[in-house]
Amino acid sequence: MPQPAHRQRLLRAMTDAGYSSTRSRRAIVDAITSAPGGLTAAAILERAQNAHPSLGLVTVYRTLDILSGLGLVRRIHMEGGCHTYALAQCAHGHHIICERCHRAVEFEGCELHALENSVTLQTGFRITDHWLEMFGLCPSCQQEADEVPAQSDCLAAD
Amino acid sequence: MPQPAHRQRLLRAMTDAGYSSTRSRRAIVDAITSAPGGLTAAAILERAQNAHPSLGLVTVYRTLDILSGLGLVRRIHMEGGCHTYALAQCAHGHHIICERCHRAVEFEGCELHALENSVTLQTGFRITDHWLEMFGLCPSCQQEADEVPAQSDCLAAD
DNA sequence: GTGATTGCAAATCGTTTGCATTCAG
DNA sequence: CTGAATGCAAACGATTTGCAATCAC
Repeated sequence: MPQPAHRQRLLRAMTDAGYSSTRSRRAIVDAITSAPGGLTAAAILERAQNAHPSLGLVTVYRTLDILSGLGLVRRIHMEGGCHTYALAQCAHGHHIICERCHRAVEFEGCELHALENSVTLQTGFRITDHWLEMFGLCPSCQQEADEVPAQSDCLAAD
Repeated sequence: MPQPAHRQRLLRAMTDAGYSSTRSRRAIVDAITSAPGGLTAAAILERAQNAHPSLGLVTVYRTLDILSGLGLVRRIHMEGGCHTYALAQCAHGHHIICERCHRAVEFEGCELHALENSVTLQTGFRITDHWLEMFGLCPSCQQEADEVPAQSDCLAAD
């Protein structure tokens, strides 16, 4: 399920920022906006090559740099020093990642301010930035985990 | 300033877990416990080589695996996919890292539970883990930054 | 047409592995 | 003495860079 609104938004933002709209970039934006969550650079390449077979990994990285520089995509740090890239949807977002299907969902992290105050008191640091990710099981995977993996997975909640 | 209490604690925990106390490991533990905060593997190597010149980077990594496996050292994920390793001091700790001197100080992150509840409500995920790091200026670096280093860039707006 | 963009090959960087040597108990 | 631990060299995977060919405007 592609999300035309997001696709448009990203493409628009890129051209507004002075980047030309190329076939490679369109394919990459399509791959990202049509994914349910975070993708590695390699996964983005694979998906985007459906629309543009000669696309190279290098261009994926370069486009991701642009997109995350513009705040349109967020780089999610995974165990083992590799990354996943997910659409930035809300303002002050962080991601929660499903440990089973790797879906990444954004949530508002403003509650963090209380913690920041507490940390300032505890440590005396002047806080300038933070970095938060959560891990768990998304609703569909919880069901699958509960209703013993019979085989089907008929009722994927969204 | 070495911290004999911590050094003892780590060495003891390693031997208790069945790892022998070797010269390499002692040098590495010394480097970690005498540092004011997080160090990269390369930085640990450099420091430890004072006490043990023929030490190799591989052994640093292997020892860090053991130490973080035992929960004695925490691996801190930095921008650019590399890591820093810091002494784990309190139970449920996360680190706040000084952007200037890279000192890493641990704080209690229990306040996070409120946020976890909120995220559960927002997303329906069953949360199993989280990952939080903060960045800022430590007290000493704030002073140095305020008491303007005399010469340059006097009025950097933040 | 012209500068931006691309993609290949090769370089880089942090980290891990294979294996023969050395060390701790 | 014997298995655990070490360190070198080489492998590895993600990401970046040099450069000539290609594309968007």
